[in-house]
Amino acid sequence: MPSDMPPERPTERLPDRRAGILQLVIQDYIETATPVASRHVVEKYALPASPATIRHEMHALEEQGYLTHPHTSAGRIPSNRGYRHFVQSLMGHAELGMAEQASVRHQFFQAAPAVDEWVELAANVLARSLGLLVIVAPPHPERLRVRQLELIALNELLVLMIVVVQEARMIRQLMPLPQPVEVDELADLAAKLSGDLRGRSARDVRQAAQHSTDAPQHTVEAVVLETLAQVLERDAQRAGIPAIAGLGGMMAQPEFQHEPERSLELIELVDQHAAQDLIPAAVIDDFTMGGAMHVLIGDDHPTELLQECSLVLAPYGSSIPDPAAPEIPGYVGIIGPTRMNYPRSIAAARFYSQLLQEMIDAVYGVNR
Amino acid sequence: MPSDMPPERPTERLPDRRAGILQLVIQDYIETATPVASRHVVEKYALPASPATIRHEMHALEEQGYLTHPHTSAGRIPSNRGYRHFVQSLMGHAELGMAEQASVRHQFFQAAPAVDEWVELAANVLARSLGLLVIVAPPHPERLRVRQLELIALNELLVLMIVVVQEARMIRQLMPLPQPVEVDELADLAAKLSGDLRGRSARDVRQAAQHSTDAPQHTVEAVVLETLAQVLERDAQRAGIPAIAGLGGMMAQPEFQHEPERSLELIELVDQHAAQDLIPAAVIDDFTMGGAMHVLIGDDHPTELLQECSLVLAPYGSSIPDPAAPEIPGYVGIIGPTRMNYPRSIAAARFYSQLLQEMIDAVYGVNR
DNA sequence: GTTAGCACTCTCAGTGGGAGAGTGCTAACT
DNA sequence: AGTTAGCACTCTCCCACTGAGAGTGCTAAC
Repeated sequence: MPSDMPPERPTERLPDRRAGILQLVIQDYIETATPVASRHVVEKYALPASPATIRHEMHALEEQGYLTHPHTSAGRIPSNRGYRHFVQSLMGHAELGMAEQASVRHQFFQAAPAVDEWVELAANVLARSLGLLVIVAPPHPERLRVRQLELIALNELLVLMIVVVQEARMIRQLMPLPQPVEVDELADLAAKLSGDLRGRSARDVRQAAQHSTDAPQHTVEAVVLETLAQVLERDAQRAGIPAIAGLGGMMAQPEFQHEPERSLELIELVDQHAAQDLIPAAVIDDFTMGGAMHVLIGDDHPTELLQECSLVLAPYGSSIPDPAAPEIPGYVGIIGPTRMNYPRSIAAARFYSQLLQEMIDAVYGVNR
Repeated sequence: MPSDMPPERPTERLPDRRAGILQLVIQDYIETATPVASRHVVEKYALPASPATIRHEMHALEEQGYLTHPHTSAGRIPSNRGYRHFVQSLMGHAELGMAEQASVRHQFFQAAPAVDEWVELAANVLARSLGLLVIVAPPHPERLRVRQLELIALNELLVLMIVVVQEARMIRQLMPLPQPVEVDELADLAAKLSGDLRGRSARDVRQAAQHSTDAPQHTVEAVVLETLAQVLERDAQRAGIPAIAGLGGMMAQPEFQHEPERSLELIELVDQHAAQDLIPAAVIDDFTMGGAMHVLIGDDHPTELLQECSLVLAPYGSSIPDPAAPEIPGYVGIIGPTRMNYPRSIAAARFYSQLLQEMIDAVYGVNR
């Protein structure tokens, strides 16, 4: 019932004791996943006050919107607002332990020096260590521009198109032809297009296709241009495909134990690699503008299914940006129940994103 | 209770009517996932007999081990034996519809011409069309042999190792050194090892490392050899990593609705890409020996979790084998509840495995 | 060999009650 | 004014119970 909630006044200042109790309640709930009772918190943390007093404070915290309880005779649960306050003001700054940092670094040096490998590795290791869903995306070029085009006839009606792009990638694409073509003719076409299209992106190619081709649709040239444009778009997309791991740990979290439908929805999103539903586009856009780490709590999230989850997101990318080849930053994303361990998750997201950035700079930065 | 089951006599011949009833029961159960009652089958299929008669036959089928029922007053369910008989003798031969075949072919031609892409695509499309778990593995070389070795110093203590192998792949590996090394020294080492190790596999490299190096452990050469061996093994593994898709559809199957623990186990296997637990090693070995399509039903499966599932497996590989470079075949695997649609699954596994083989031969066969 | 009839068994959904857990409130205490 | 004990009240959770419904197995007649 969000309408009952008092408006959030970010300047509002909690008395020290009340803030302390809020912190204890949140920490305890993060740890135990059960509503925390006044008596429980007094005994566990040996507070110098009686349950009744704590109850009083909890009541006040509830009126201010930091806590709720699921039903009359249950303990308190943090509200989204409570979590937000915890993250912003209460929890302090944490780092991963040195031993863990060293062990993770070691694993990265064991891996093959390719961004895709690192991304995969980061997702797996992080998911295992947190027991949450982890999504790691590589930084990738915003658009690809043609450097060279080759057309190799496999037989009369089947051509292998090879596109070398300026962003240091090579794309191969199998392409059926609308009509048989001579080998020479094909080579000429490739040479011509290679010259015409150097430095052009998918959009340019589309425009060229519409303008230059007189005979519409089915000429060989039209088919080649259309395929080329498609391929450029697709490969720019593909370069940014994120790794997702940790579904097992996530589904083992108590909040999913008794909610088969919600579980199933989430499984389907992951099964379909639907990163666009898991990570809000607005945040990615913000990263591209130079934004920093994000923490989205509860109903901040646009995907309904994830409105009872939180998302910790840390961007990274090559630290030596090339203005001629704009890049969409990569990110380390951690999705968990709103009850997730924020200090640890935030520290981990920060550490892994920095590590990925270091790795990229160390290995790819050298070649520049 | 497998001990109560009569021994399987494969020569046993079912009377026609009884076999027909078995077929109807199995088809109906595959369709509805609810135990099928005598009355139900009579009405639905307009049988020229009364429920009591059918009941009589069902009773006989149960005594022969083809059917069971979950409790006294429930309808009949096929036993594993029943499914096996259905697959072997009752169900006949099915093919995918022409429209579906064409649509799938089209999607494959749209994709980039790389085995990894096809494998990924096959898993996704097939999973979506069946609503089951699909695992597709590419064929891959049994072992990799060194063709050439390069060592590129990134800084004094960090080297990028590049291995070109005879199986037409390139491997890159970042490698920290135990002690600073001059650039020239490194080049000499690379040249020497390149000569010594040409044509050698991971095992050979390991042996070379043990014999040749006098100073144990920490010489640069020892580190390089050890890393090289690791890298060869790892990359041979990685080349065969299968694509897995369809977890969502699988978890939506009714048999998983009320079994959260079993669901969770399966989710974890998939989350960890544990193909070795999903596909029995014995079957893969058999493929390597030239085996054909397999159907494993129920407790045929070595992984306990999957003993209430069935597995349809179709191998494929380049049809032009090269004896100098032995290859582990790829496969199309379909995992579902024992209640899965066998005719369709088997037809699909056959079609996709043949298609993958065609694709590989068409694009890679040309270069030979 | 087939069928109708009927008793029997088992599941499933819904109900009710008792135990337990925690709160909210009030009145007394410091 | 803040803190505390005491107590009534509420809600969940678990368990046992029940009746309806579904299907079978058996028997006796066709």
